[in-house]
Amino acid sequence: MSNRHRILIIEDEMNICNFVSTILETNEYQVLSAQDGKDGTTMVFSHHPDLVILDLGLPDMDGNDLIEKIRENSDVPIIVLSARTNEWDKVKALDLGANDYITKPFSTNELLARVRAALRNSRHQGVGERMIRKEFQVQDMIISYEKRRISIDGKEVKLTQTEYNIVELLSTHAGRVLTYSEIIKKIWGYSDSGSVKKLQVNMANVRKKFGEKPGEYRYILNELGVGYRMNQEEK
Amino acid sequence: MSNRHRILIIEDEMNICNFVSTILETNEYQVLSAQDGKDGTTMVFSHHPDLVILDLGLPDMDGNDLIEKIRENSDVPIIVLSARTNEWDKVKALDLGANDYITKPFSTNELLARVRAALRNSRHQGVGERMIRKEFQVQDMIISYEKRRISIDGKEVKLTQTEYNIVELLSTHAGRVLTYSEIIKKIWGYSDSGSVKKLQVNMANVRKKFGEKPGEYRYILNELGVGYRMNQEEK
DNA sequence: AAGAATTTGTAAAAGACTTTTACTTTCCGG
DNA sequence: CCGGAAAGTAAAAGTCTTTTACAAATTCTT
Repeated sequence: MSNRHRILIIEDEMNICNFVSTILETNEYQVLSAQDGKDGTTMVFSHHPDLVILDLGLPDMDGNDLIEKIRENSDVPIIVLSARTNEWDKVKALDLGANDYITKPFSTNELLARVRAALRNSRHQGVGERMIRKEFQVQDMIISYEKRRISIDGKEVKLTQTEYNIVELLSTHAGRVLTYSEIIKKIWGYSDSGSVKKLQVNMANVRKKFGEKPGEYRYILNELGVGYRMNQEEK
Repeated sequence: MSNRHRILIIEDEMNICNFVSTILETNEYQVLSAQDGKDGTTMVFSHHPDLVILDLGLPDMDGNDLIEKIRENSDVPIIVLSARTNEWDKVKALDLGANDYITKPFSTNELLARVRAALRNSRHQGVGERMIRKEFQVQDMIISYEKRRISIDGKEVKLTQTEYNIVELLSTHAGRVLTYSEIIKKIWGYSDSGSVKKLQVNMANVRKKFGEKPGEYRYILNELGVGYRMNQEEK
């Protein structure tokens, strides 16, 4: 099967690299790997993978510099692997152009879910002819982009313009986290850190209208210190 | 001078036709004329004038049918001449695609102002490459389309989004009247007659912010029963 | 594991904008 | 000049946005 997705892993620790490779190969992905940043960059451009999984803690190069280097010439989706618990690193990687991140240690399901999300999103945002879907669906929620309406279990949920805009934005990147500053920039057109509060209040209002009780959010999930993510699991 | 504007007058009453012709020729326009609707339509397509001045009360054809016929194949600006005091006719003509109207009797200055406005607007909306201006200026008011800001006498006037949208819309068609339904459709996306009230209230608020006193409106003028017009006279 | 610090959640107040209402003023034909 | 229709406008009512103040959850520290 030659139309399998090609995934490049840039990771110096061999046991993690092997772990990831095994999972991906078992799931019909074609896997390439590089052990340092220099080789990794070269392979991105010589092998044009469909997805890059990148460890931020490489010995020879700073992970963020590597992302910038790749982004200068490629839109390939990048998932960042981060051992560090420090949120700031994740946020920076995402704002530099990474598409998602996974914190070590991670589960098989988590890895596969992220990979699927990254590949799906990149298909829908092909350069030039951006594929536009009419609807988004997760669990019992349906978003009609044409009507700008959202229904849960067939019953319409009445959102304000701002609320709808936020939910639509997250849904068009379902499965991947969007940083606070990304969201704020797209919703309000500028980005000051004070706006995070507005976003959180809107989030709370949306969740209440979605009929969700505190502690059991099914649609929009928070990533501490980073941002929000629209769930795409059917569960 | 061959780049003079060519204006076609479709008018059955010879004294009006001659009156208009004389005024226009004196002002360096090239004038063509037709005495009935049939000839008029033919000439629109055979002589491709830059502007059509059309009497609504022709003997052989209903004026509105004539507008529709012209609009099927041409975007030439049309100024309607109407003896009738009935506003409904003007509104219908405008909604069918006429660009402006003049009520008989009219003054030389009024005719020339309308002609200039119609020709100017059509230049800025050339098919395909719509020419976009960065600023609009009339008297001491300046609208910056990039900044979405309006200043009068150098002092910024703070408008709400809706208010700004209305003023911008009128300014991009300065000198010509826009019907209530045209404005409402563009501002609120739908058109129900009840919205005229909302528009009027917004108008009142804008005018107050512009520092205009009742009865001396310099920027936005009302046309009874028809709509609003952004003034373009420097006076 | 308990407590401190940070981050997120949320109710409610405050503020801004929109829409409706009710009334006044202006316009225009007779 | 009068009367009806249309436009103007102040203010009330309603909705949405933003801020505030505090509660709850999460993570870090010890």
